Amino acid sequence: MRSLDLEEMRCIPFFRSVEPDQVEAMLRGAFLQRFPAHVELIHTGEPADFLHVVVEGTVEMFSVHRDRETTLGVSGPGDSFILAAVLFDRPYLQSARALVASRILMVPADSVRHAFAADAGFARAVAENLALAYRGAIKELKNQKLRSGLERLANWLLTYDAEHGSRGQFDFPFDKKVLAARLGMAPEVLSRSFAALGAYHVVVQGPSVVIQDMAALRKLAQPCATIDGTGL
Amino acid sequence: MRSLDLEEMRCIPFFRSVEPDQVEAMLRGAFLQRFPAHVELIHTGEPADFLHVVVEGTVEMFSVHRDRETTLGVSGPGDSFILAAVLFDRPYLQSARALVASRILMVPADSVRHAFAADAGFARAVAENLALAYRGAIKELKNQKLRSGLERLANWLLTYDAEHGSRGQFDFPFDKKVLAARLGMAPEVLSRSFAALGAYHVVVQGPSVVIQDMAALRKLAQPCATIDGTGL
DNA sequence: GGTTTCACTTGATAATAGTCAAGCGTCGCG
DNA sequence: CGCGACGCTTGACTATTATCAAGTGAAACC
Repeated sequence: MRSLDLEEMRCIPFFRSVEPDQVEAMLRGAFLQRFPAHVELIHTGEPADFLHVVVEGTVEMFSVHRDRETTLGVSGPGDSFILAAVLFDRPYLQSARALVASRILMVPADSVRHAFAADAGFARAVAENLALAYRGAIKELKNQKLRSGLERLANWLLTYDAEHGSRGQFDFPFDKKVLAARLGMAPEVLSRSFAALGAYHVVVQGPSVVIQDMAALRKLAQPCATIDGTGL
Repeated sequence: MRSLDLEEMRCIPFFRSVEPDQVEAMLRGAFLQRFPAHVELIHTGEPADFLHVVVEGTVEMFSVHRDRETTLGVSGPGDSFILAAVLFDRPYLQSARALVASRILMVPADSVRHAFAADAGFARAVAENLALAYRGAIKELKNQKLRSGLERLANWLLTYDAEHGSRGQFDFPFDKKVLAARLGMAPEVLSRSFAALGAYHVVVQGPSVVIQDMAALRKLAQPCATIDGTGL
């Protein structure tokens, strides 16, 4: 890895509150890999050889069973994934693919396990990371089981808007196909859901959305801190 | 707490590989509470004041939103719950109720956080616990999104049978109502699903089940290590 | 410029699951 | 015994979501 990259890696939030020695040790065996869009980074069921951290780009976590596929989450810069599998040397439960061309830091599982055993600060950072991931998964489970597709969409719109300036207006960060998978519905159903949101004064035109009546959408969505809470 | 109980608490798997001092400190402020069946132990959204560990009994984790309720999991002896919320002082994402009369060890959140900060061994045990909980949640999410109700039921039967002697025959450990919630379906649908399993030679009579044709059931269920894997 | 490709939409239909209502059987209790 | 409560089942109906098929429109490519 180039020293310029090394400098960048050291700043990853994940490595904060970790002894410099341990960070160095982990980065020593690590490499920074570029992946083109649509490429599969890891595959469900395989042994966990590397911890992956998204440096740049977007990665979709998904899983396939029989003839069905489902999206389990989307990771962006700073997010690590499959930490749980790497730490305890278990097979991956999820597959990952790059949604756009991405740069991924890959740290050998051994180094991670070694740092976990040697550095209490890192162990605590890992615990915090896992706690957040766990809470995210529980929220996603509640989102799936307690809401209809339309409600999930309404809440996604509100959350995404809130995270991007609350201007009541934005462009989709990825294809609607991907959004449909992310929300756990067929693309056709997403289309119909957008049509249904017309009654709540949500206007979708190509890749752009305008929320004209925030109150109406909020009333439909009924956002809830224990499902949608972000930093929570 | 009585010294007899204290002795029992020290043996909880959760406290293994934790410095005796820290265990003592946590147990000092803790108490052992008995809860009758159906009582709610914790409530979604409330601040996390205590870490709960099931000593005896069964606890259902669930959540309510609008007029819908869903079961997120069932905890038994040795399981702790809401560890993630306690550690980082966040509100509970789930509610918990006792399914049967239960004994619960309640450790003040402060003590847990203190031990986490002071004892690296405990921090690692916590991380392992969280990693398993996270992987469990991901499996549950896949189970929900990738399988139909009938498939979930078929897999539950296979898993439960395997965990209880693989005799192809057992009694339900709780009401079918609860099983329905656990599988994420209405009780009526569970009833119909049992009827549908007749075609696969599964015989349900009152509280007992007999799997007469394991191969047929397995073919329907298509169990999968990355969804159903237990120790995995 | 014309064609192809692909994302998206729309319509028709089917599978899956939830709701409401009625009925059955068991258990506990007066 | 008779009563009621409750867990469970069954039937009829509805809601939600998926699937298949056809069509539109816009960017991409030759």
